[in-house]
Amino acid sequence: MLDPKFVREHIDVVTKAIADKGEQADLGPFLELDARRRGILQQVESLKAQRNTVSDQIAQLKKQKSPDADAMIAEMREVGERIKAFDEELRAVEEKLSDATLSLPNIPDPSVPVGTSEKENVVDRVLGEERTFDFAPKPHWEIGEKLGIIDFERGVKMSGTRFYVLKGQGARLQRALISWMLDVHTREHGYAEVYPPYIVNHHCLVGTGQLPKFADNLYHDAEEDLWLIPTAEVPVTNLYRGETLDGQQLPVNHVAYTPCFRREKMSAGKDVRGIKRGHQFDKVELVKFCLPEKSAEELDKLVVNACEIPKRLGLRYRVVALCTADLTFASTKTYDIEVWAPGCNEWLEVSSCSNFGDFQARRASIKFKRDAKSKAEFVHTLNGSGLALPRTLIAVLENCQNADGTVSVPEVLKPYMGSDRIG
RNA sequence: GGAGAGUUGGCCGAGCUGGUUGAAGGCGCACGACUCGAAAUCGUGUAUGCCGUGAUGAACGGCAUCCGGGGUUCGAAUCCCUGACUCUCCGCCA
Repeated sequence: MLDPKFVREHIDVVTKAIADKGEQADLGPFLELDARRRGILQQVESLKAQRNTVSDQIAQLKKQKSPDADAMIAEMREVGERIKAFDEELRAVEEKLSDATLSLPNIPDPSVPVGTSEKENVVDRVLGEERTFDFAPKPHWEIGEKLGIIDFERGVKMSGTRFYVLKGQGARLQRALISWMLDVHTREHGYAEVYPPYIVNHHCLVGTGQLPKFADNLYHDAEEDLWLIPTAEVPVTNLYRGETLDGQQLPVNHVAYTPCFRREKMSAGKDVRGIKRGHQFDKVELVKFCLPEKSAEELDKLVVNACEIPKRLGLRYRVVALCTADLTFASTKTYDIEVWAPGCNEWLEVSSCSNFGDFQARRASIKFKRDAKSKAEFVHTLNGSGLALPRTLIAVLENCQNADGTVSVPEVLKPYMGSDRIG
């Protein structure tokens, strides 16, 4: 969330940020509720101050066994009633204010291109060789079905649309990718591996920004009030919720492999073919906690670390700087990494690397101290996929396919696959 | 799932027959003294959030916080209700 003081004093900046992001948020309720809150607070606090001093006097009188306290007690009883009324009003206002505050999007970094749709995203760089084919490359759903490694029908039978089953070498290929990516990030890039819960309480989702606004897109167990994670970003960022980290230890870098669960309400009817968009998918996620002045630099490192994966898989990939309209609610700046899929003939987003500034750290209260004496400050948080599995799988299948319908295993995955080809 | 015990400041740990207890004592930490330096010792200090004044630095005043929420009371860390978590025993299980 944004610093309420900052919002109060920079209404124009926040208004522009909301407009540039194309968000629906309205500053009006926030400003009004904020003013009301402070008004009530002043009244109720002065009453409480009065009650505190008089109660002390009553205590003194009681000690001296003086019976004159009755009038004071009666008076304070009335003050108590007024305090109660104010407190109730205050609670109602604060509840609404909290909602209003949590619904304000983060402010884009000045370096982010202003735009009104994804068409205004800027391709920063295109890397890797494009594979040439002497036959017409097939889309992954054809390759997968023919090889018997992707079973759409049975997935739907068990769980409905947007579910599928990976079988045999298909399941193995996904597992190989996971293991290999974790090894690259832990051994070579210095990220510490984490195995987090896949089901979390609502505080976690408020912390990273999915709640309260995007509840529609999440799976929720109402009985226990627990939520299936839509990304490892949620549990991994919340590892340190409510904690103060040692500034000397920053940056803290984590990598986690988890499944992700999304209802995809917001993308209904989109990408219905193949395994590009499902309700359940796997992902290897990178998460960083760093000093505020280092987060721009850390974002660049994050992108480089994630790019190492398509690079070593021999894929054609590009880095796209998102414009303001395409930034997510919590992000200040985002680079997408996309890989070329010659079968479905499109660039697939396999990673979204974002700098959230102190937006998530404020919501989740993640702080650090530069040293023992200094005051606690909010860390900056960042994350990006490294990478998302189904789309990476798509890219491998489509780019490494052969004319006879088999798929050659990329060099880096051979030790993990135990074979050179699928089919 | 059943029964019981517990949850106090960075940590340990008093208080829990309601009233200078933001909270004893100890440890840790910071600064100072002593020392050539260090240890030991002594002294001082050592939470966070919010509101307000100041005007955005520091300072000062107020409110809140003894797991969370509610209640009783003039007044609650202390009493009552409720939720979460931890521990022990029993049951069950990968």
